[in-house]
Order: sequence, then C-alpha cells, then structure tokens
Amino acid sequence: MTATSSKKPEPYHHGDLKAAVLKRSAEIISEKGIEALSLRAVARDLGVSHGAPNRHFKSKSELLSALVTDIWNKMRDATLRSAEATGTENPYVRLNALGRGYLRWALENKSEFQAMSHPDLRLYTDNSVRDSQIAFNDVIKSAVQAAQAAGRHADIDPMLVTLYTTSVPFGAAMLVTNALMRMDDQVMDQEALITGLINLVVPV
Amino acid sequence: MTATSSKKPEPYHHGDLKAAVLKRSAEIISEKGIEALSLRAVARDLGVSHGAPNRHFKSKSELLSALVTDIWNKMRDATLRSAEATGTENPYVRLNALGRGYLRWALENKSEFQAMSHPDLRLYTDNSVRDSQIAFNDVIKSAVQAAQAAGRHADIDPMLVTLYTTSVPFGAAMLVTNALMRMDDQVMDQEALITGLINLVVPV
DNA sequence: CGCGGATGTAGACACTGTCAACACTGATGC
DNA sequence: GCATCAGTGTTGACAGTGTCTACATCCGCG
Repeated sequence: MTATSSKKPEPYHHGDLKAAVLKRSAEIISEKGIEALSLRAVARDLGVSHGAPNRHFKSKSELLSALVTDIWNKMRDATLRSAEATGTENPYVRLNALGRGYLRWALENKSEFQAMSHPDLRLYTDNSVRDSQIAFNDVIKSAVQAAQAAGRHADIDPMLVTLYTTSVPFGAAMLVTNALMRMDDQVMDQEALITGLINLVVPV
Repeated sequence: MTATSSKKPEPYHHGDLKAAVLKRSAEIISEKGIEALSLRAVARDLGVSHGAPNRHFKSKSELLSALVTDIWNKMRDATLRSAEATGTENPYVRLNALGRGYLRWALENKSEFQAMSHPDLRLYTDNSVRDSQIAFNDVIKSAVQAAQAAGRHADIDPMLVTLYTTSVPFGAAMLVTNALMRMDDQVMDQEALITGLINLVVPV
C-alpha cells in the first residue's frame, strides 16, 4: 500500500519495517509455530539485513512480547464476541458462551495459542503482555461473578471459581493441542466436544 | 561410587556418562528451567568435551525425550501414591485425591511440569514419551470410569468426562505456574487452593 | 540548504547443535 | 598373552542464532 511501488525494487529504507516484521513474524508463528521464529529469518524474508529488526525490537523477547500481546487481545475479542452473539443477559448462558468461544478460538488458532505460553516469555515479562492478560482475565472474572450472583457456586471464593472456570477451556485446549492427552481415535466432532465439555463446567 | 577415585582425577572414560548427563540435566531443569538446558553446558559441568554427550544422545531432542519420559513417570507415581494414601475404595474419594495429588505435584515441581510441554518436544515424539503419557492417562481414565460407574456424570461420554476432569488440575497448574492468570495478592494458602479447586470438580 | 536523528548495513563475537576425523581404552577372541 | 575392534571421549569444523558496534544512507526539520 506504499506509494513507492513503481520502479525501484529495493529502496534503502523499508518504509514501515516494524509493522512488516510483526506481520511476517505472525505469519511464521501461524504457519510453522513459534519455535521456528528467528530474527534473522524474518530479516531475510523481508529482504533486509540481519541487524535491521534490532532497530525496532531491542531483543527477540521484545518482539515476542509484542506478538503475544496482540494474540491475547485477539483471543479476548473472539471470546467476547462469542458471548455477545448470544444476545442475552442470562449470566449462565453468557458464561457458557464465553467458555465455548475461548476453547473454539484456541483449537482453531493452535499455533497462536501455544505461543502464549512459550518459555522465553517467562524471562521477559513485558508490561504490555501483563496488561493484555489482565484485560482478558477481567472479562472472564466479571462473567464468573455475574453467574455467582445468580447462584452458581455462590458461596465459594470468587478467585477459586474463576480459576476453576478458566482451567477447563484452557487446560483442555493445552491438552488437545499439545497431544498431552490421548483420545481414542478422535471420534468426536470438534463442536460436540466443545459444547459437551463446557456444559460440564457451566450447565445451562 | 566408582573404584577409580584414589589418585587420577580425570580418567579418559567417564564411567557412566549417560547417567551423569541425565542427572545433571535434571538438576538444570529443576534449578533454572528447561530453557537453560544446553548440551555443551552439561558437558562443561561434567568436565567432559562438548561432543561427548552425543555418543549417548543423538540429538538434544533425544535427551529431552528421555528426561520428559522420566518426569511423566514421576508425576504418575506421585499422583498414584496420593490416591493410595486414602486407604479407601470409594471412587469419589480416590478421584478427588488423584486430582489433588496431580495439582500438588505440579505446583511443587514447577520446572519439571513446565518441561513436559516444551515446544521442542513437539518436533520429536519419542515412543517412550508417548508410552509414559498413556500410562499416566490410563491412571486417570480408570479412576474417572470408576466414579462414573458410581454415578458421577454417568450418562456422559467417558472421554469427555476424562478430559474435563484432567483439564482442571492441569489447566490450573499451567495458569498458576506460567502466571497466565493473575490472582489478587495470592492470599490463599496453597493447600486450601488445591482442596477448594478439586472439590469443585470432584465433590466428596 | 545543511544538518542531525532515525533507519539500514556489515562485520564481529559468543553461543548453540551437529557432524566427521582422530585418540584412547577395555573387553573379546585367538 | 596379545592383537583387534567396537565403544567412548576429543578436537576441530560448520552453519545457525541473538546481540553489539562502527559505519552508511536517507528523511524531515531548522
């Protein structure tokens, strides 16, 4: 979408390298998984010298943080949309939809979901990552508390109920995408699995 | 424990390098996390040349697989012990204890638990890793089915119930150890958290 | 028009995993 | 008893990585 696309193929300055690095990195994560991401490979793909990305990201961890922040936000949007789509205020129905939207997004965006818990992020906890995590958790927490107000586990510590409610879609997604849990012959349809599983945590 | 411990400090052959590599690697994982593990560092720590470990592990993935197989087995033992300790045949009590043992082990062996889902393992699915996973899952699966026979979610697909039951301790452990879920001020005692959480999945 | 900061380049360094060629050692077969 | 040879450890090389520094180029602002 830049104006300099007529003749010269390789101008000295890229134009918007930072955005290009983010874009290409997201593609690599989506296609080959986060373990295939390398700064030098991204630079090569963009036809730029190996040191160029460092002008925009001081370290690989900084790039990772930016990418993962974005992923958290996307997951939050998708999850929230799923609840909005019910068009109801019933806290049980909303929480159930939230859980299904969460799990569905994770299963359909396997690589991105796995990236969020990549070991390298443990070394570099960026504030932006932290903020997007908190924003996501707040969505779930308030839905859980609305359900508690309506009677679901009303007398139990809200933090505990939130952890429990989050653990199911999160844990199931991790177990399935990492193949840590062997399911016999994978007979079940994905949407049936999602619905069946979430109904166990949040009956409607 | 070797006999050659009197004078010469550095014999040409180590004696049991394979075991030593496994031992030192496990220590590194436990102390600094799996992302700090490198073949060359292990070799240095053992006072051996950088290529020596390759005689026993063709690749780093092969070493990782051996380590993770061991971890799965340890986790299974700890989990099983927790159920045995109840000294009862009541399937609800046993399943509850299994869940608590699982979660407690994961929280107390954070580094090992995190290692089990390290990205590099996705590239190299060793049969030994697979077998130890299956052995672990079988423990849970049979306990879940015993509880189903006693009435817990009796009419629901056993695979779904197993996934649900596993997801809670697994997901909670992941969320807590990876700090993916922010809990306000961590006020709760660990054992209270474990008991409270598992009681939500498997009431006794 | 000129200058300075932002952006990209080129080279170096330390580190990694992996491989091949060589060295040592101890057990086996004669 | 001794030669042989497979197993084990060493050494050096290679390609790849992230990161740093010195240098080159360009764009926008005065």
